[in-house]
Amino acid sequence: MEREEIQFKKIDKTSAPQITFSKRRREIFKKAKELSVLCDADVALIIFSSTGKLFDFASSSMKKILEKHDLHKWNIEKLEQPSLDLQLDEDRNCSKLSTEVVERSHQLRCKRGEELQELSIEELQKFERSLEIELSNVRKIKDEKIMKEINQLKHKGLELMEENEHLELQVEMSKDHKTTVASDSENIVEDDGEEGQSSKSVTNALNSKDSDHSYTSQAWMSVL
Amino acid sequence: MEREEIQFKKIDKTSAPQITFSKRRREIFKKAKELSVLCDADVALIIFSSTGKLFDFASSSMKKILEKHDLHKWNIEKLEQPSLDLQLDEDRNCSKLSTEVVERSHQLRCKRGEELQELSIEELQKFERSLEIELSNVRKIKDEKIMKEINQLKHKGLELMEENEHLELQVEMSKDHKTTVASDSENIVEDDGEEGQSSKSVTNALNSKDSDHSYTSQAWMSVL
DNA sequence: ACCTATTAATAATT
DNA sequence: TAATTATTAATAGGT
Repeated sequence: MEREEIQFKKIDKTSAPQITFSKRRREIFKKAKELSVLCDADVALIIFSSTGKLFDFASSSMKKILEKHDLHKWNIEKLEQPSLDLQLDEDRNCSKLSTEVVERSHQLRCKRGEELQELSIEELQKFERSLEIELSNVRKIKDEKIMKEINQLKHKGLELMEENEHLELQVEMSKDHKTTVASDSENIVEDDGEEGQSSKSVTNALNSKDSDHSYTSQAWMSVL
Repeated sequence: MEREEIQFKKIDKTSAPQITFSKRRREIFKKAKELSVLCDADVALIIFSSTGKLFDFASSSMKKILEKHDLHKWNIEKLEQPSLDLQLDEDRNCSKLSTEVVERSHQLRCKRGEELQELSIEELQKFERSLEIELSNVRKIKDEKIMKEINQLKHKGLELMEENEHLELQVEMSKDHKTTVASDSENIVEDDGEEGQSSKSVTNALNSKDSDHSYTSQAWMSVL
């Protein structure tokens, strides 16, 4: 950039490119260090030469910085995603993000899969074992969640049944005593109002669950 | 670094530190871009300001560069490792490195495990399924390796048996014809020399395998 | 944001 | 690989 405003292209092969590279490389590393010290910034710099040689610098721990970077990028994706599908409800969005989590780790595993052929039989056995453990862990968490949901449904089902009994009673009562005293009917109406509200929310909760979880409705059927 | 060789410490709070930071930041990004274009280098630069704001640049794909960096570092570890435990033989070293591969991916999985509780039941089911697939993949590769090793052992076993028969014959012959003609004994010695070498290498291969692979010796026993 | 005096960075050359 | 140099870029501090 100095002495001659180099012609916008990669340096000429005749004029020792690797010298320019090492000089510039040294300088940029110096700058990176200066920036990190002077401005208390966390800096990571990774350079691969055209020949594939690696040079890197990290003001603190490279691993930490890269993890932090990953996290930031991940969060940015998370924040930008919703704006792209505004038409979808929160539940769907949330589910989509979770899918991303799964797919992301799946990619990690695929990448690792290439290493699989390199492993010895013992290592494969260890790996198999740890996968079994992880699998059982996933299943455990899944089962817990399913049981929790089933219990919630059971509970709400019972609430609904009580509600129905109550309502049926009231219907019968209102049929039998169409001309009862005002104080009695007032009390009944008050009760009805309170319970009616809770039954409404319960019903909504059930609908939203059922539409999304087919297995849930099966569990629901078998339970009730 | 110019105008005043700043006093070796982080910039004074009184003199607008963020201005210096943004100026320097811009310049270092410029330098990074220049380096990547001029010298055809692959450059990644990550900067976190003291306030935690992220700035980054990558001459190609950040993901790719970071992966390449990981790989390089990983290889360097691989190359530097042996110097630390010279007393161990190659096989053990190799096994240790493979263990690292497995443990590394295990860490990835553990980190991901924290996310597990956040997943919906559907996501957990997907995850379970992909783990099952991976597990079966690992088992398949393991089984292939085991079968391969067993076949090799079988083959080498047969070679050894032939070798033994051959040697026994020769022993009997040398016992029976202690005073035979020179030409005959020369031919026999030549044969012995060639075969003896191969039998030696075969034996070594077997020993090294057996010491490390307990299951292998079991397979070996059942096969022969 | 801009200006400027000063110093650092750089390409070419030796 | 290292040193020199003419030139330009980068920079801190002030406006």
